Amino acid sequence: MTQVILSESQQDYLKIVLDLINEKKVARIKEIARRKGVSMPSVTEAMHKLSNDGFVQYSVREFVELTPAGETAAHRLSSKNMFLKNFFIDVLGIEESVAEKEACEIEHHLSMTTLDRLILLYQFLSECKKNEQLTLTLFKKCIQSAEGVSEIDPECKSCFVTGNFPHRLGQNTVHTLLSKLKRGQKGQVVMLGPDTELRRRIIEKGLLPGSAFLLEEEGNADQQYCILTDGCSIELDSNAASMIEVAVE
Amino acid sequence: MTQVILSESQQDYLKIVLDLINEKKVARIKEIARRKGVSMPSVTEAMHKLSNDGFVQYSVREFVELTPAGETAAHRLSSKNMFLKNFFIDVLGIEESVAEKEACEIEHHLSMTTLDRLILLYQFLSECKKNEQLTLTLFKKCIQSAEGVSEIDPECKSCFVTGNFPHRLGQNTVHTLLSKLKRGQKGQVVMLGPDTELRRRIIEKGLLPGSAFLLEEEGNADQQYCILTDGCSIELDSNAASMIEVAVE
DNA sequence: TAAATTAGTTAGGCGTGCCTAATTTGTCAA
DNA sequence: TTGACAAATTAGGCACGCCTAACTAATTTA
Repeated sequence: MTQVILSESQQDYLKIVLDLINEKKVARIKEIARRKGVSMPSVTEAMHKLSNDGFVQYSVREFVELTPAGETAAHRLSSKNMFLKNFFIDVLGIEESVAEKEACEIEHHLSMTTLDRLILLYQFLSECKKNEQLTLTLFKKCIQSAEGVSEIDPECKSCFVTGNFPHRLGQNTVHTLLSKLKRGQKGQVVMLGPDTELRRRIIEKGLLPGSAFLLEEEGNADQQYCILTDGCSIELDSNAASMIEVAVE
Repeated sequence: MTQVILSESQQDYLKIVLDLINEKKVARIKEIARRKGVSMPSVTEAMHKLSNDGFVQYSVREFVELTPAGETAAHRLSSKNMFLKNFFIDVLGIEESVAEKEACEIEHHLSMTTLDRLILLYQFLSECKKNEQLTLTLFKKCIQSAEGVSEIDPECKSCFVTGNFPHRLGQNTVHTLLSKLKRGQKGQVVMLGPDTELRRRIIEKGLLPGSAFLLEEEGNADQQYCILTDGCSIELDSNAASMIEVAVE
């Protein structure tokens, strides 16, 4: 048999079947439908296809079982999912239910290489002795400062506007704040400041670390800053502008 | 007009149109088709739809242009893509062409929250003063050791099998190697060792940090270890088994 | 044991996103 | 000014993944 490629939906079915078998010993059409949020006929149809392709064992009106091939595929997906979820929770500090959902959407698209590197990063952040196991703890604090959960550490606050970010302009660049630029200057975003709400508003507009831009219009307390990036005009107020570290040549 | 949700494919079209306009001033059907890897009729059809939904301005046989809504959507996607690509390259050390491809597949599925946290992580790893800017450099070295590019640092090597990983078993756990367990013992994978080839073989089997398992069969130089995880039997040779750190109660 | 309930199936349909083949439009060169 | 060619379109079709409505099979339960 030639290599059959499973669609995302099919992979989801396999994962659900595996989960059900592990949890309840058997996988029923109805329960699969419920978990996947589809109608029963959709499940029947999908099971027939998966059965044809050799991933499940299924005859009409019987329980669904996984073939070895199906088990392998399901398990692979499942463990990817679990790891990603843990990464989101342990490293990125994302809330469990959100992490679960995100992991599920992304798992299909992660290559081996990237997964492997994420695992390395996870292990590194949690363990590296040379780093004195500070890293993850520090990063957690950094998130908390940023979220305003704990008092913002003054050191953390300033940390967003200093340093030597690996941006991609020429060598002879100066780092400054967007709010300090003059009309017509070009630059590249290096960092976004710690205020989460403000930062997310900026991110939402598509201005991220690495974005190249041109300052079209200086602003001030009353006037919006207007910048052109990637063929797109963006307006920012001065609070936002003074929270964006940029590199200019 | 009610909130129109763009499909992945439609988002890709918008991004391509934006890129083309930025690069070549105009977006032609033919070039869009080439970049997206689809036929011209598919593009025509898609442009009509996007035009109906108000994201592009398009009349038959004319250049494609973006409406403000289209520009916003395209730009958002584009900047997400750029950031992800940078993250993959700068942090995970993934090769540019691969990073590009991966970023493109994942960008559609990243929520604001996760994107924001990844940006924080990126900034943190690159900048945090408290961490003495060591982190990213150290991680890069860790990757290189793991890949066998440079000599494996003995300290890095041992770092994979020590420490206090945030696994999810009870409190009273002991860390050891999978190869040291007896048949019937249960545990949870904590870390995978530094040898990249071996590690990837393990990952491929779906055994990742966090996986809970039961040792079904002890192995040795001649005999495979056989472990059950997530309802799935996995065989490992003793090299692999002695590269897996586990937590047991 | 017959009626009622529930699980599962079949049949038919729909939107999306793609395709090929055939046709139309526009442009440039002989 | 008229072919020749390239670009774009129209027409018709296909696979996928989902749906509802109507039916059948199996199991309760009165």
